[in-house]
Amino acid sequence: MLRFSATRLFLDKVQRHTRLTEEEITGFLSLAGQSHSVPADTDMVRRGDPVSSTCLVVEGLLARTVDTSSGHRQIAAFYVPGDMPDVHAAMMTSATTTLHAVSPTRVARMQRSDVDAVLRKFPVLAEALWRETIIDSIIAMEWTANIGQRQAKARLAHLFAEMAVRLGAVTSNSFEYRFPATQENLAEATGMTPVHVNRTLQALRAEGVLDLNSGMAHIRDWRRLVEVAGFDDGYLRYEDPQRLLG
Amino acid sequence: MLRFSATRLFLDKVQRHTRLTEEEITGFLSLAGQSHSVPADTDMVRRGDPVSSTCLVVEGLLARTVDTSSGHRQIAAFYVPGDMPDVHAAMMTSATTTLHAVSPTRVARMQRSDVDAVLRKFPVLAEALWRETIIDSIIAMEWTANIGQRQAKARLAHLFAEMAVRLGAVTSNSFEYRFPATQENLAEATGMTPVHVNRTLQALRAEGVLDLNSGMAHIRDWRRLVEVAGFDDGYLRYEDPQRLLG
DNA sequence: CGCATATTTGATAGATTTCAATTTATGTGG
DNA sequence: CCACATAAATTGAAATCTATCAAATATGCG
Repeated sequence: MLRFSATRLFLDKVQRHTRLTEEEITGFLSLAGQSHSVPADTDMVRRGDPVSSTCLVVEGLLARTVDTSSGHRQIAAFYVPGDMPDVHAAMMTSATTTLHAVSPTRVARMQRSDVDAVLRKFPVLAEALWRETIIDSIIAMEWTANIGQRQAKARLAHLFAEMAVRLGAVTSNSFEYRFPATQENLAEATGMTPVHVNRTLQALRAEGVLDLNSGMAHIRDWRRLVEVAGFDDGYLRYEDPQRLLG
Repeated sequence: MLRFSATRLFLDKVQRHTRLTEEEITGFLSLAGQSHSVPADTDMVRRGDPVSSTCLVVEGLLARTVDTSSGHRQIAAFYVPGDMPDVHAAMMTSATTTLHAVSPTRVARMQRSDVDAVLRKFPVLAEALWRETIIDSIIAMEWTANIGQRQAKARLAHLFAEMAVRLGAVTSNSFEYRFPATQENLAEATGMTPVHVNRTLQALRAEGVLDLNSGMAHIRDWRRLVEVAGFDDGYLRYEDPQRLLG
């Protein structure tokens, strides 16, 4: 049933940008197969690997990583329950980037052959997944801006703000959400040093903005967080369900 | 005829990942309308604007920009002749990000209503454009890694290497290509200061790696450039034309 | 020729990294 | 439930890289 609720999360998100019929929803629900667990700190797929399935995150935290020839690693995206981390796989035969399990993670696999069949039958589902990749890419560009233009404190703050919104955790000015990333992971995601992440996090905690502890992000003052981050959630909001193909 | 050759460039690129029939190619060719010129240093579309058309770059240089609340601007992608800078517009009703003409640019517009009709008629074209957005997003993630992990010299070098490959300009160890960006633009694209771009460019020139002059990038030593940049063109290569839908 | 834009330079301040060590958590087997 | 092993978080001091500010040259264009 956890697998089911993750699928529901995904469909709710999708329906913010794409209008679906009951039939299409049922078609999509038929795809999510057995849920499968991936140990922490392992690559689920590596760039270049042939892929014959895609998946949906049920629990845990995945990261899309890009390795640099000098041995450094950049996290280019995080994926949380209800995300399809690898919609690319629906259209590409080999993995475009590496997917890494940051914490113990459960994913529901979807066979590409099944996906193809459903997309052929319901072209609007293809349209929906296409929009998901577009949104994923907009988020990636926002990350580029975050890393390129903001300095340490704002950069970290922005990441926490984005995750809060994507998880639908923003309920009041003070709240918390599960975010099982280590400070080293945050460093890889923000292009900072673990040491500097540590110090910056301490500053944010001292200022009563936020706090990260044993996998839990505690947002102590959302308004201040938004301000420190220079955060504008516009790039995450889609409230106009379309239907162009099919 | 220039408009035509840009469309050809695009189709050649597309056919590296998606197999198209003559009929589909003809269908796509019918889309590119009147070519239209955009003055240098103007926003062609701004984030949030309603969009009813997409376009193909015929000549010049476009940038996708993300503005930060503190007034800074990040260039998240460059688009050159033969690119569709805004495939997003085929699926989204309002502009997902701002498109800015870096130099005087000519684009061929394509009406969304026409695009929709052609995509409905030839689903494989939708598949092709979908792949284009995927590749765009992979490039964006590579930029994230570039900005997050590399230091100034490698960062600039990587940008020049990418543009060289995307333009198909790499013919031997020494070559040149048109790249009408100012040092300030490079700064916005790499998350550096214009002053630091200037100094880094001087270093690259002094080392006989490359040189940028009046809109021309002169690559003096490609092998060294690749080495300095830590450049691996894997994320730009697609040599296995697919056809899954339609 | 002369304005406007782009590039270049110098000197200084500041942010972030680096390196190495220490402390604190976390998990596991006995 | 403690003891140990391992991973994660924390600290300090110094080295680097990059930003900042302000001014001087170039360069292109009408």
